Formats: sequence, C-alpha cells, structure tokens
Amino acid sequence: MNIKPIIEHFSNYVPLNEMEIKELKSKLTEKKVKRRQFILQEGDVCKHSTFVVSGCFKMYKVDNKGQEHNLQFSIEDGWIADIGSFHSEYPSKLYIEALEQSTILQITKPDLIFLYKHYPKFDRIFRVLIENAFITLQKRVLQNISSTAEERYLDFLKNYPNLFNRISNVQIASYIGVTPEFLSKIRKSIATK
Amino acid sequence: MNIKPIIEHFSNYVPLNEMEIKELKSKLTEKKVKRRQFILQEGDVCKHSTFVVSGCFKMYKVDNKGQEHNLQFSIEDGWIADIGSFHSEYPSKLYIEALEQSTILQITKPDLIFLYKHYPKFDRIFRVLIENAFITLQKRVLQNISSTAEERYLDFLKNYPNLFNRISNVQIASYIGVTPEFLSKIRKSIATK
DNA sequence: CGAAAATTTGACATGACTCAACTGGAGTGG
DNA sequence: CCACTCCAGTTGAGTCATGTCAAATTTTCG
Repeated sequence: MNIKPIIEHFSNYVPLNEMEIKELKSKLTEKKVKRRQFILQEGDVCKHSTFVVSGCFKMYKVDNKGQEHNLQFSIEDGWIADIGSFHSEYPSKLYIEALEQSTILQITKPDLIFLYKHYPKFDRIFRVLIENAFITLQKRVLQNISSTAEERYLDFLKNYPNLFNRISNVQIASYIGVTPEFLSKIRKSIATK
Repeated sequence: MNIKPIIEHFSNYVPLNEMEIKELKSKLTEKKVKRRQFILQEGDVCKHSTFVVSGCFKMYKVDNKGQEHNLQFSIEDGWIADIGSFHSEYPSKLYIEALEQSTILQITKPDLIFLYKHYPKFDRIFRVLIENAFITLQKRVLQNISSTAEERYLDFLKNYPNLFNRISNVQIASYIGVTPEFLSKIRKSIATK
C-alpha cells in the first residue's frame, strides 16, 4: 500500500510524526476501482471517507426525472464522500462513481474517530480541509445565483484547468446546471467570438 | 457581557470546562448593532467570526450590475463570517448587514488561533460546526442545479420556517436566486392552487 | 471493428428577467 | 392627525435565456 501521497497531502497542513503516520496507515485501506464502478450508491450509508491517490470520481444526485446532477469531482490528492451520510449514518441520496480507473485510500468513521480522539492533530487537519472545501462551495453558490450559464462555464474552465480536458462536456454541463445541448450551444457561441 | 448563549451552543457539541470557558470569555467582544448597520463591507478584511446572540443578519455579494445576492442569513444561535477572507486575510467581496437590531459576540483570528493552540477542543468544535455548515451548503448547491424557482422557494419555507415570517420577500428572492417580481408571481401561482 | 456514448444542430416551448406602472402599508415630520 | 415619502409587493407586456425533443454525426473504448 502506497501511503506516500496522503502523508504528503497532510503535511501541507500539519506535519505528522512517526507515530501518527503509523496509526494512520493502520486505519487506511487501499482499493483499485474501475471506470464506471460505484463506491457509493443511493440508499447506502456512506461508510468511508475516500482519498483519491490516482484517477477521477464524480458525486451526483439523480432527480425524480432520472437526471443526474453533479455535485463534485475529485481527482488525485482530493477527498470525496457524502459527509452528511458519513456522519449521520443515514442512507445517502447520492452516487459516487469512478470516471477513470482509480486508486483510493479509505477510512471508516470509527477509525477516523479513533484518530480524532488519540491524535488531536487530525481534528486540526480535517477542520482546515473542510474549511477550504466550504469556501470553495460558497463561491459556487454565489455563482449559481448570480451568473449566466456562459459565465459559469468559463469559470469552470478557469477554476478546474486540469479537469476540463479530462471529463466529457456532459459531465461539465451537469455540474454547472445546464443541459448538454445548451452547453454545446454556449461553446459554439464562445468559439465564434 | 452575556456569554451564556454561546456556552450552551458549544455544549451541544462538546462540554467546556471552567478553564476553557474563562479563556473563551476573555477573547469574546460583545456588540450591539442597529438595523441596516454593516459588520463587514466589500474591500475590508473580515476580521471577526461573529456569533449571533439575538437579531438577524444577511451576508451578500453585489454584482457588477449593482444587484445583491444573498449567500446566507444568520439568526440567534448562528454564526456569520466570510470565512475565506477571515482565514486568508484578503479583502472580502461580501457585505454582512443587520436586518434587525442585534447583539453579537465576536472573536478575532489571532484569538481563535490561540484557543485552537491551547485548547484543542475548539479544533473539534469548529470542525463539527463547519462540517454541518458544509452539509447544509451542499444541499443548497444540489437544489440550485436541479430545482425550479418554485421548488427552491417551497424548500426555503420548509427549511427556514422561523425565518420566512421575519424577512421580506425581496430578501428571500435574492437568496433563492430570482427577481422579486418573479417571486411574486410564484407566490400568486402557489396561492391559486 | 462495432456498440455505446458524446456532441452538435434545429425547431419549438417555457421559465425567468426587465421595465414601467400601480397599490398599499409603515414610518416621519410638521 | 394629516400629508408625505419610502419601500415592499403586485401586475402586465415584451424579451431573452434555457430547456425539450428528435435526428444526424462523431468520438470513444471495449
């Protein structure tokens, strides 16, 4: 199991000592996931918080018309989980699906709580991680309520330059909240400028 | 200074001991704020994290057409701050304004960091607080990208039953991302059902 | 190679915005 | 207590942004 990526990831926030690394390692499980494979499906409780070592995931909701709405993408060095379900242990309304062949490291809630309890540094690390995620999400809400679809698309390209050439426009459309057809028209209109 | 509300608020997560209460108290500042008064304006760094003891606030962005877009409301027992600006110490793009005469308790970033450093329990508490805020915000994003304006309005009424009879429809419209005129039409259409 | 998915295009429908006008309180000052 | 203003809310006409559906074309990946 290669835990180097996650150790380096944490070290960006607070360096871990030997003991913390050892304990963390003992709680992590490595998994290989194929394209189109799910690591969470609607109705299941989200049992793991997932760190992406390599590959790409989307988390989305399916509405009552059967349409998918992307809430989040995660690539290497990112996290993905339905935090609401993970903490409350209620069934999730979301899906998490691999967009590419991926390698992940997972931790369960009891194991994470063990780390919080015995190594308070993890409280700190995850506080900062989620603060950053919160800030990102807040920007997205502001954009949703104040920008046109074209602006949201251009902002997506700017904010995720390493993503847009890796996922399909269908996925981007679902993320910015428009139909694929309309995104296609937006792209055409941008191109002819 | 009445710090009882904030102590009880924290105790919902983790009980504080005497020492922690004493230190917390020494870091908090109480303020009275009048209706329409700002506690944050665009261009200023958000210097305080604010706990609302009583009253009501809105946090919003003004777009380049001069229109306001409400990002968040906070009433008694809630928090409000531009967390991005607070942590990065960059100028904020947001306003925070009192909708009612209010009483608040504020803490600065250095004081909060002092608490984090010496009383790790606060890392825990604020991790949980922001996790909850994150979950709430995630639901809102999902709604924005998957619901009609009418659905968003009905959900607002359901999710904030103690708010909708306290703020104007102009404010609600700005929060759910429609014009006041269109909200008026939505309300009429709902009423005639 | 072949099937499935992604993308594009066009005609048409509708949700939501803009602007301007009007109504009806809730304060406020004389 | 009246006249006045100010703001929230409503209404309607016209417009624009975006969605729907169906079909043709291209790309991707197994």
